[in-house]
Amino acid sequence: MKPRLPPRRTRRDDPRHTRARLVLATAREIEGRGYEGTDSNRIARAAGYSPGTFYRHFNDKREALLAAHHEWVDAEWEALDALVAGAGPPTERAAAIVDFLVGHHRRWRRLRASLRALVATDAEARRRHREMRRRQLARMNAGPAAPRARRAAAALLLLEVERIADALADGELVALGVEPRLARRHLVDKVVPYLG
Amino acid sequence: MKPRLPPRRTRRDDPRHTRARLVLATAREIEGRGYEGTDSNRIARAAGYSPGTFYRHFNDKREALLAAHHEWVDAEWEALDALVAGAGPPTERAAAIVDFLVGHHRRWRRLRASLRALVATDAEARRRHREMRRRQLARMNAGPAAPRARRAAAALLLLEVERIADALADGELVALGVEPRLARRHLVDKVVPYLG
Amino acid sequence: MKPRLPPRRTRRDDPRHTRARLVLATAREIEGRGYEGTDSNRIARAAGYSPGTFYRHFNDKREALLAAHHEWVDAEWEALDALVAGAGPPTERAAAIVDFLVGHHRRWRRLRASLRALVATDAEARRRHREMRRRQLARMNAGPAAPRARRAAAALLLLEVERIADALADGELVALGVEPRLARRHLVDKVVPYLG
Amino acid sequence: MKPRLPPRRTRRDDPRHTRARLVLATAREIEGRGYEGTDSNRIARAAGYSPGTFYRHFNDKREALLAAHHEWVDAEWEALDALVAGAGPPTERAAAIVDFLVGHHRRWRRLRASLRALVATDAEARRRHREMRRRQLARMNAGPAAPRARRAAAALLLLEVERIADALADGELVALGVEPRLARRHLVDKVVPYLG
DNA sequence: GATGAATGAGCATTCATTCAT
DNA sequence: AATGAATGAATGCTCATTCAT
Repeated sequence: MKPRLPPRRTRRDDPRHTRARLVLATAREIEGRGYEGTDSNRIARAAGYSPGTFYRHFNDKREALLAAHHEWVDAEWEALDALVAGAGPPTERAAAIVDFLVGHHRRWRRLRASLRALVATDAEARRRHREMRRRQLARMNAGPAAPRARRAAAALLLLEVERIADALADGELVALGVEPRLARRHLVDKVVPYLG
Repeated sequence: MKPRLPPRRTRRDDPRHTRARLVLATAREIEGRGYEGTDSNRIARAAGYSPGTFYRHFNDKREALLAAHHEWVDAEWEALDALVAGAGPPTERAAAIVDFLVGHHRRWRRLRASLRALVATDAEARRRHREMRRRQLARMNAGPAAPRARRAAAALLLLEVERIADALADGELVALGVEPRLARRHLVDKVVPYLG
Repeated sequence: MKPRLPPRRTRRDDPRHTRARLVLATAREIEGRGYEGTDSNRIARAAGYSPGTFYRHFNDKREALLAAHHEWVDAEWEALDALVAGAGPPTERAAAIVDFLVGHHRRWRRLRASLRALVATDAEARRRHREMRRRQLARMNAGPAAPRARRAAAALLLLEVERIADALADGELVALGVEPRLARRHLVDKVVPYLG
Repeated sequence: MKPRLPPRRTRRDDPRHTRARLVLATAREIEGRGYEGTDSNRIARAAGYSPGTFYRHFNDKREALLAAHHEWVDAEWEALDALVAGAGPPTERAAAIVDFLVGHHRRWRRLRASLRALVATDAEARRRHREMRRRQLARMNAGPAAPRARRAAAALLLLEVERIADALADGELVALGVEPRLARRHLVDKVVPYLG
């Protein structure tokens, strides 16, 4: 999900490059026009390919969204790992984490919303989404097996922080008269204990 | 220009009944098949009308979703008001509120997901959604003008509780190994202070 | 989102052939049933294609009518050029021209009427129609720049001849008790001077 | 077709008023949006009635167009009669006639175009249109039975003048670089002999 | 005579997907 | 691996027309 385009396509290209370009174009198109607002032909063209190529790399449009979201989550958690492991006092690291999260969610809010809508309707998408959640949780609970209650708390934290970050990213909170500063502090306060 | 068959049913009906039936059918159809999974003709038929009738009452499909969601929210908050004002100790009322919320969200999760996806893409839907949020918040802050911080806390609570209720309703938390009992208690603990 | 049946016929064809077939089918269908009397699906099928193919070649139905009319005019003026440049005394050539015109207008009167109705309502159609008129006039005034008065006379002649040819083609004049022979002679007399 | 609205409708109205209002509204709506661009409900509303009333006065939409056109022609020929019978030298009367014609055609060009398109497709419309033409011709040939050749000349004149008036009204001639002054003189020269 | 809610066949247009090249 | 013309089922929406009131 890095916004940098892969090097220009040459005649015979590495299929992995092709796929990477398609995934990136999928993310951008969906972010720009919504999942139902784009079509697979347009995505393929945006990536510099023809419609047929899209279906050589994905079985259907849904799979492309799933792949794009997958990459997005990977990028997010790689960045989070770095921030968690960074230097500095927990409060500062927590603030950095929160700011990164809100920014990342702001940049890709339509992609996220599309994914959630798909998850609500599509069983396979739900399955893969939950798998992804489990990986996130495992990351949060790294180290010796966490007790059940701590796992539950981590899951709840994950959902809450994500929700508030989305609301900040969307401008939903501002529209409700909540100062972003307050919401941000609220998030930081939730994150700090997890950096112990 | 071409002759049409005579309509089968031309009972002069109260338009408000018609609209109400269409709104209900919209909610049900979207819940059952998703917003992109149904079509306006199907909704009209499900309500007992013909396709044209749908468009006498809504300018487009989106407007029907908005109306259905609007009604859903109204129903929810009417129920909540009753539960908040009910008898019994706060903990019991909080538990009743949480149980109602989770049940209500479970019953209409696809409708909610469809609305959120629309809100993410459609400016008019976003406008109306925020208006609705403001009304919710006003309800939560009834009484003497609440200080800014309290208003912020109410907004954050609203989002968090809604998110966890959704996750419980979806089975998302169970899939993550979180016992519903724990999540429920978490919600109740959040709600109790607001019943003071 | 829903699986589709495999297409029956996916021969990689020269798009220009496809377009040419669609244009021809458009002209025929409109001639046979009127512009409002046909639909794009029917035109596509008549040309041997499926509905989607129509929209790969035209942005909308209107564009197809415009294209069909354009071709019709081109064919007419190519034939006229040949008749003008033909051998024989002017009177004979004028007669041939008139007979061709009346026949051509008779064969395509509904296409012409549809075009005129569109031109009356649609700005873009009007623009293209006038462009076409300018080309016709340029053809009539080939050679050294014609003086203003001669250009005006040519334009008026064009309109008059076309109108009478239409009226003959439609049977409008016969219905008014005018002998076709007289109308034909009238036209020939108008055309002869232009063959000098 | 006089642009003055009949007096405001009272509760129980003279059906002839109702019909007159509907006819006028039909003419205006078609002139404003084209025959295919309006619908009968809109016409009825524009006249101040409900959809059902429209069908109490016309069997179908086509009939309303026919009626509107009929009135338009009647108004035109009443005015022409007055101008023909007016005082002053023929040249002045001819000029007045031409100016009136062009103005009248300019004001109602879309109505005229719609009628022509209908006539091209619809047999009944064609029948009524020809009947109207016959009446026009009879008016032009009033007095002792005109010889065949004179009748033919009158018919051809009618068509030509009408066509040029339309072209002037549409701006078609200006778009072709023909000065309106020249076209006007051309028309006047054609009309003068008929005022003998 | 007037109303207007309801009708439903019809239509323009879309787009996920295929496959011969 | 890539192409891109073609597919065709699907769908949002229209509008001439009806008839119970």
